[in-house]
Amino acid sequence: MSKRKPDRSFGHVLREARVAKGFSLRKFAQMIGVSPTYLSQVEQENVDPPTADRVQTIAELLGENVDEWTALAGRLTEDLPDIIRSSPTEVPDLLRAVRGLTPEQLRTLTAQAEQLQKQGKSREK
Amino acid sequence: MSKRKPDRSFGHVLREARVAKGFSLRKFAQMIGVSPTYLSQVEQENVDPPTADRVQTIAELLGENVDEWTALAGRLTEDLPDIIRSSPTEVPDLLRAVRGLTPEQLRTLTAQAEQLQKQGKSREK
DNA sequence: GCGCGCGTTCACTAAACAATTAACAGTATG
DNA sequence: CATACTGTTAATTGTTTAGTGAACGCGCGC
Repeated sequence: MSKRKPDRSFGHVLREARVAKGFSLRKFAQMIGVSPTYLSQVEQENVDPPTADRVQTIAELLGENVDEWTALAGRLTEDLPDIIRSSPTEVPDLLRAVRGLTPEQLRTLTAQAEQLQKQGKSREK
Repeated sequence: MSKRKPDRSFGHVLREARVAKGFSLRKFAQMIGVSPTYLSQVEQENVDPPTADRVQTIAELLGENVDEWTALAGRLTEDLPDIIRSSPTEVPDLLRAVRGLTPEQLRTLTAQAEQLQKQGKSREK
């Protein structure tokens, strides 16, 4: 009947990071432009995490990785959907092909993508 | 300098495809589980496109590409967000790295991802 | 000219989402 | 004890989303 581990959930890591930075709930709420009440509820996970753009400002203010925190919040960083839609079938296919790859493998692939960018640049015009 | 066809919009292509298949509005509405009213409005773009899952059943029923139609609807195919969140920083980094690549380059990358999958498979156990 | 199926228009709504206000209890400081 | 913080709770709010139902006008067959 014991409660699950204080999880690596959005609310939990937010409280940890905020306190570690020495911001009071009220002060930090003001910094990010929400009510103290709401921030309290978010940290306790009584409500869903804020919107992607607010998560972004939170992460920035606390010096945390925006993508990581946005994922913790169950959201998608705002620039990604448009990237996907820019090649509506190829990018989804790529994503499904990379499912399950290790972080290292993903970085390898990212490096290869950057190589392709250079090839493209040199060839155009 | 004639006007481009911007009518590669969701509502427009839906109407075309539906009519091409010989389905009446009422009948097709019933097939996908919405009111004729709503389908009419969607096709005329008086309202936003339906949710991703409904777009998926529509595309399937009409024999169209689900990812492509989902993008047309301004939505994201439902399996993608979880793939992204499975490696919360690496996948977004990869996506930003592939922004602007041509479809061919994207397919090359997808093939490389599949190679990496095989390597992973053979090494585990 | 009656019923039938066609697509359309108007008005409305249930639920979800993102957040607020007001009031509260505990702790520490002067 | 007063006041000034801390975080918490309950109730409620405004907005957006994703639709629905009733009624309308049009043309077709009989």
